[in-house]
Amino acid sequence: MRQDNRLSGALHVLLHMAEAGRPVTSEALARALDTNPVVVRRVMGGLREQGYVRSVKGHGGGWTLSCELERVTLKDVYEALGSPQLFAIGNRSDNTQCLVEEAVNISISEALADAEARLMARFGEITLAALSADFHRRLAERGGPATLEEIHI
Amino acid sequence: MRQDNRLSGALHVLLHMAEAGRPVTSEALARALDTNPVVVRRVMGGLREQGYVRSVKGHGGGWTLSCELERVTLKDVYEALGSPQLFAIGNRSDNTQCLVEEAVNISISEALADAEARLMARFGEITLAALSADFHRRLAERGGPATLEEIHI
DNA sequence: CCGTATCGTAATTTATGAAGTTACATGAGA
DNA sequence: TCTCATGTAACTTCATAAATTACGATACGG
Repeated sequence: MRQDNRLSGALHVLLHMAEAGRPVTSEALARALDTNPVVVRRVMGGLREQGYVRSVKGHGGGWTLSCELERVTLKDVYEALGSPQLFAIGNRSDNTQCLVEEAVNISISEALADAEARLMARFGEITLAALSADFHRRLAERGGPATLEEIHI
Repeated sequence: MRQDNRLSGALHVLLHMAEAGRPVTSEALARALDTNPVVVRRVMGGLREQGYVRSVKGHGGGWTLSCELERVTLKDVYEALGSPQLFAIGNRSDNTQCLVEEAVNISISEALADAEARLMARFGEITLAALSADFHRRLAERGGPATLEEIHI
């Protein structure tokens, strides 16, 4: 089953924007993600609605962060994307009069809901600042200072 | 994203077989699932390989359980199906030289792995016997004795 | 004001994999 | 031998994220 990569892409973009410190165009972000500017704009739309980023048209325009990295978690980003479907498995049908299926559905649904709650709790604990710090840690370990080229901006 | 319903379907079929107490044809099982006999055979293939069910061709043939309901968990069934992809979300790319993406990927992957472990633990605790008991509880609550028609066999 | 850079978005195409379907071979009982 | 079943390959359908195309709107620089 094909995967939904929007969360991964959005986080990647947000961290790149944090490094840039100035407006970054969809074009440049798309290059970092190896994708298309339209895909970037689509993904960023939800983040803009939640006030996490701003976009400016025209010369010198592009995307800038408008939030504090400490205050935004992976859960916030996930929800800004519209809380995409999390699981690739699910119940065969949800309105059933078959009691066997009812028993099966409930047990699967409860287990999935539990796993989802756990995942959201984890996502809620990870801030963009933590991700950024992790990135800088890796950068330091690998040696050498960051250049704009190194982070593809 | 479209869902994978094989686990739900397999469990449904197994419980119906447990009620029947005699070989049930793919045709009959497909009717209970409102699907196609070929789909049933495909799903059941993995269960047969693990020895949870047997199939017999020809007159009076069909599928029968060959395991004790107490000894088989949802996890066993899930794994017999080939451990289908669990999450609909994932990392954009797994081989990256971008440290930003690396940091993002690891944090998402760890959270997903944690949720998956939790889900598998839950699945490992639920036996087919428990599902069957739950079904019979619902049947009793709804009143009236079970007939073969009621459970679509 | 004009030209260009940039976002906004609708419409279309592509890609993927489960589900559904068709077709036919194989095997087992009556 | 005939019919009932499974076994399986091949093909079609379906849903949806991603990718692409196209065009409109806006903002800055000259």
